[in-house]
Amino acid sequence: MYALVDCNNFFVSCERAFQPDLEGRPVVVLSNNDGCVVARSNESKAMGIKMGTPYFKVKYLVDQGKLVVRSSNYTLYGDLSARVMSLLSEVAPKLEVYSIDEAFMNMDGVNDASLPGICRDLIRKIRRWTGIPVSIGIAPTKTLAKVANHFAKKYKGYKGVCVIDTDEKIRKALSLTPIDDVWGVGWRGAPKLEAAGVKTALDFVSRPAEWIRDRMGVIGVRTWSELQGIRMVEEEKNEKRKSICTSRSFASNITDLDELTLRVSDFAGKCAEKLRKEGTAAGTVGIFLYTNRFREDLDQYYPSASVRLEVPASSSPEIIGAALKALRYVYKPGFEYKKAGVIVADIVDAGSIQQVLFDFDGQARVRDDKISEVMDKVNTSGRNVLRLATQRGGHYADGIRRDFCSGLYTTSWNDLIQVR
DNA sequence: TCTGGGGTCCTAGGACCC
DNA sequence: TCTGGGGTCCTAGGACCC
Repeated sequence: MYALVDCNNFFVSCERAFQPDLEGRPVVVLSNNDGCVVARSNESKAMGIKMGTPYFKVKYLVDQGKLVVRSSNYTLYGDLSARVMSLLSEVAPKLEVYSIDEAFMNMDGVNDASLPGICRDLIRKIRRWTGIPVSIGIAPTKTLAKVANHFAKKYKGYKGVCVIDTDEKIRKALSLTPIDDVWGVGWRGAPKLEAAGVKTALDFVSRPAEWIRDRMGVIGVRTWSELQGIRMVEEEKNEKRKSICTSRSFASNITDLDELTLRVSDFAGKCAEKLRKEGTAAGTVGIFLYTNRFREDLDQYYPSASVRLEVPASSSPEIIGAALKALRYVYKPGFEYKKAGVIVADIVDAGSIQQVLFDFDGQARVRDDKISEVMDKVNTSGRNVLRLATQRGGHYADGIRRDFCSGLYTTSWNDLIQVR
């Protein structure tokens, strides 16, 4: 069986763990730049606040004292996530961390009858040790475990644990699950299915496989099987990422190439750091720019470009150099840019890089790798203490608006200023 | 005025090969 | 005038997830 553990209203729960007086009150957490709502407490959900609502549309509730708002604090959330996951790994024979707030425990080999008890104990322990409330759905496939998790969250009577383990329970659960709640059916697919008379998950599995295949391709058929208890979603292999992206919206529009150069350099530098941390190197470096799509009064431009490297690289000078080359290629003056990003792809293991036969830049590459190694040793604080001239200095703010940020509860100032 | 960030996988179509 | 059949690889875009 799979047990899907999902943290309830995770970002909100993290804020509450260190500020218990937020318990029972309507709380939302905002995205970067305090842009839009990305997490809601049950109370704020009940008020009708939708996921993704821009902050300016709920600000009046904050002003009236009816809603509490927090800027997102990803360092804190990452830290609490790691604590929760480590408690899970003590119980699960195999653990797949699926996202910051969610993990599949593969409980194959564990007696099915003992699972509910194990999970209830686990919920109590996680709550006591980390302050985070979680719900657990138990079922033979991942997609059904998702369904079970929905029920565990929705109905208090389950006390956080819902098991779907017999054909009868599967049928019952599917009949009560709207099609747009099914894992793998997105907001585009659901209306099409509903129009064809498929309102619930049970309607969905009642259609022939060919019918699903014609409309939703192989992924649809996979979901169709999973909902009937046949495992189709593969075990996650512990592979390295295939692409890495660092992107941000800007607090205000940018028109100037020099300013964009600073931002893109920072994004590219961050990508290079992530590559080195994973022990990988990228064969392609791409960038993209976005103007503000909500500003219908302004001209729109969404360019992207990528540069293929002769030899896969992870050094900051090489990755940044390639990103800036791509930036200069697509940049056009006269547009108000709202967002930019760098994507590195064609990632390979750093230890198995294919060299070129006549490598005239080989020495430069060795030098760049050494420079990066030194930068990593110095930049342990996460700030650009040692940086390329095109990157911004660590003493500048990062340009992200965070008006409602909670404290550094799990990271001390010492962590921030420590330089070895 | 103000609207997030980071991933994976599949598919269709074009370019190219013999 | 007549103009095949079978394959691979790459890419961009779409759809989905959190």
